[in-house]
Amino acid sequence: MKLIVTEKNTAAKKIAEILGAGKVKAESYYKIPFYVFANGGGEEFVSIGLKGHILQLEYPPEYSDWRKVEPRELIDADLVKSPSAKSVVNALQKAARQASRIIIATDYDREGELIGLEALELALQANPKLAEHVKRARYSALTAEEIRNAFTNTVELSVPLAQAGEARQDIDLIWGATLTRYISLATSRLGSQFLSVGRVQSPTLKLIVERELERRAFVPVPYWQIFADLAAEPGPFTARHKTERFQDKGAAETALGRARAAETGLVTGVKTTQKQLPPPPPFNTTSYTKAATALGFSAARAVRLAEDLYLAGYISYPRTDNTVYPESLGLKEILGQLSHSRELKSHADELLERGELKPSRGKKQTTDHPPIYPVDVPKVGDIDEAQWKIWHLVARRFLATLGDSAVSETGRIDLEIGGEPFMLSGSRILEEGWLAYYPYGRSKDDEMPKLKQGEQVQVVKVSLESKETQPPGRYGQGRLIELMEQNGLGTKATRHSILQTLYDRGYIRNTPVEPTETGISMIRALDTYANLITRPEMTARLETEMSDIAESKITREEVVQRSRALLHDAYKMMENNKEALAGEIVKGIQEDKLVGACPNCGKQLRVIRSKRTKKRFVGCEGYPECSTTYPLPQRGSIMPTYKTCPECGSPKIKVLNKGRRPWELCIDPDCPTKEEYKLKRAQKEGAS
DNA sequence: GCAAGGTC
Repeated sequence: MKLIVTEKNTAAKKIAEILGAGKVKAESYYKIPFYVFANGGGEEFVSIGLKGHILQLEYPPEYSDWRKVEPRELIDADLVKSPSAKSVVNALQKAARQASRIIIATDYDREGELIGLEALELALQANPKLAEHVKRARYSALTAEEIRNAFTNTVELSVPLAQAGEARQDIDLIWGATLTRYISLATSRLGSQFLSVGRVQSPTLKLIVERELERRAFVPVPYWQIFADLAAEPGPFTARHKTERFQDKGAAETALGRARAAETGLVTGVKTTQKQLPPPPPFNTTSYTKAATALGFSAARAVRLAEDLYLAGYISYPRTDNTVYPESLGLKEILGQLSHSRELKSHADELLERGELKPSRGKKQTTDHPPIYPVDVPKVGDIDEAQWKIWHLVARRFLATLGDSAVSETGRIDLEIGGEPFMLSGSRILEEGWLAYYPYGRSKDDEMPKLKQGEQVQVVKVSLESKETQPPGRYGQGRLIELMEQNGLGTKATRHSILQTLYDRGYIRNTPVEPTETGISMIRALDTYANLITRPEMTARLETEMSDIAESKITREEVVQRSRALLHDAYKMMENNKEALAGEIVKGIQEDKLVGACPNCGKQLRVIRSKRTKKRFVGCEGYPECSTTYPLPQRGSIMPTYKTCPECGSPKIKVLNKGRRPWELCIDPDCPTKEEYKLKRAQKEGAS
């Protein structure tokens, strides 16, 4: 029997269907499915899917007590790999014992090579005779053509490529564990409150912190704008003074006076230009997530919804970097599927009638998986409303990538009013092209007045508006994921979970994303004493080194050893400045505990944990002079809102519980706003 | 109770 090992179940199943020409028997070991089939020549095959990585890198048990081990020891300690998905390992080894050959068919990327090597080592443990009969099949799409090709032209597993992945694993754990423990111990944040540090999470946090500091440093500058309401066909319209921002109020008022003195304006120029809007590139994970968050979904929800649709068979694999459809992908077949959709049939049919399809191409062409495309049309009732929205987004994006360029017309009219220059502009779509399939984010046409050069228009009103320049906005989750990609941070499969980690650690909150004081002080401290870990360059450098390992220019051990030396330097630096470093972070943590002013004495109220009862409550900093205290909910994380309750004057807080809506309340339990809640609770208790 | 990377 020949054993085929894939990275995931869906791939194992699909490969069996393609190579087994439909005659496939599904079985399982320890609830792990595998597929038995024979090829044309009567050879027996088994294909089995892993669940991604099945081994976990960790420190040996003697390092597990944080208090008893100096973090420095972690830098040079041995690392061990242990099975993380036991039933998969058992199923794989059971199948391997019966096999005479093994074909590694994990994903066609670096992690895929490593997952393949891990699986191979486990298989050889169970059946050493397989060592002479190992092949690697590389495919970048689960299409019949590509799969048949990959299995007739198998190659060797690239051990150096897999070792590049191992170097990444080593470096991530060594740096992450050493710094996480060092910072947590130095600030006495142990147990569930620990403070984490990592090659990806820390530079990502820094992006968020830097934006917040820019906002704080921003000084708004006043400016003035002049608008003129004019009467013309087809309706009244508004022109703006050509000086977009008057920095000087006096100058603005002079221009205003001159324009107000005029009863009519003169059209001095009319210009229109046409612009081609090319169709958007196919969706990869990042562009999909950005588009889905623009519809109002959080990044985590967007990823989850795509995963649901993929597992239900409605869209293709959602974790991909690729933005170019592979040749083997049957675009017409996909359109044929879409013509079963009531809403999309007319669009799909229109494209199907064309002789040749010319799909758009993005900048990234990779071998991991095809871009995201619709696979099947869900029936009403099969999926919920959110999934429905996401499916349509994916399906419409697919149609858009096959559409023609849209053509827009941009118009500009110049006017003179009382000797002052005014202008207005607008644009409209002349030819819809792909926009007919993909209406998301489309701006409305601005209707331009029908005016000719030399024409006079009636001035109805001229007004002055005073405004202020605005600080740069906070990042939304979709934007952050895009920024991470641009900075080379994380991967398509991990970026959203990195953000989740930052939320879980209390480094960031809300959306758009803002850092907490703990997050800000953490970055300040790391930037000062261990700045390598806060910089995207660490990842960039690792990427080059991984390429060198893959090309056998350098060994995995050399790269890891060099990285250890750098970490020793950083460690010394931290150790020499331990008090300042810890002080900085503790200051931030303390600031996050402040919830607002005490209504009795005006000093700060803060969250305190009772040493005796271990319960938390709000107490006044003026204690013992002021003994104001309030009880707190014991579950969820407490966030200040910097608002006070209009009824009782006590500060309002927000309580965040997993899976629940944030709960905003004032901290005074006797506040009149609580009456209704108390009544309800009393009724509930009375009833039960 | 450490990271980041897979996948469910």
